[in-house]
Amino acid sequence: MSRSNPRVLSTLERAGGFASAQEVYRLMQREGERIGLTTVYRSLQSLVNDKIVDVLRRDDGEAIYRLCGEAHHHHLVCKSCGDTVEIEGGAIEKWAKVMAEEHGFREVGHTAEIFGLCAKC
Amino acid sequence: MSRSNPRVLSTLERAGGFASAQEVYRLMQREGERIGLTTVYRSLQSLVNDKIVDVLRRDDGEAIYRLCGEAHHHHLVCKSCGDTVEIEGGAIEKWAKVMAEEHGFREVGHTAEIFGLCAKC
DNA sequence: AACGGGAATGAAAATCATTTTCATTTGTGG
DNA sequence: CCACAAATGAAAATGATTTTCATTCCCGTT
Repeated sequence: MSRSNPRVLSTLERAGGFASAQEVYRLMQREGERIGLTTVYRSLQSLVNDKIVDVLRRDDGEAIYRLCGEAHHHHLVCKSCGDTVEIEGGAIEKWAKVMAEEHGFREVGHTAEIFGLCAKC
Repeated sequence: MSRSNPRVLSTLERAGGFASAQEVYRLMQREGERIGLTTVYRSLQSLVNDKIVDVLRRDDGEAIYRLCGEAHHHHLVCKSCGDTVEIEGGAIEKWAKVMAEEHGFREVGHTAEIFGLCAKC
């Protein structure tokens, strides 16, 4: 079993704590790192195993990774121009926790995105 | 744009309301239906557009479809066994509306899912 | 019944993320 | 310096999903 390449983790951190394997890879390429896609995948898997990062799924099925415990935020996305605003989601955290408890769920995480038309569009 | 093939919906119902496109296809084949995989995908997509079925993701990223009971709800999904509970999201509706207004967004929609380990797992 | 046009169909090819294979490189202890 | 295990990555394999495109089906009109 391979161990995680530290540069992958540091790139994920720099990405704002939310990126797919492909995105991490592209980011590293753009920054001149010499690394293979395979290693990126392996490192992310290993980080997930070690519970250092969480894995979620985008609507299109692509896996996205983010640092565990990192203060996470949500997104307000314009469906026309793609402009994105990071928003705070205290209400969601509470809602998720309550709902989970109510149904006996443990180790809960959540996703939440709002989309619409921004002021410009 | 194509409309849904009714046999796809009836097969999904018979499947217990929880199946991937591939599974629906295999099921129909096994039952002697003459249908193409493409049509299964197209029908399911169309059913999702019409909000007649919901689409979720398995841990491996495969999309699973099932009949949608109510109007608008959210999901509490077990990441181990895939068990799903439909939950009410009044708090989310309000949150989404407030956040959108705050940033000048119009025509907003949202997605929100909670995932964790259910009581059994 | 023959015709025409648009919708529906599906086989095959294309796409895309992810995994596997396998040969090569690297690092470390002896 | 050597041997050997771990790490790496290019390329091929996999598997779901989408696209392409030629064919078939349906339906109203002549």
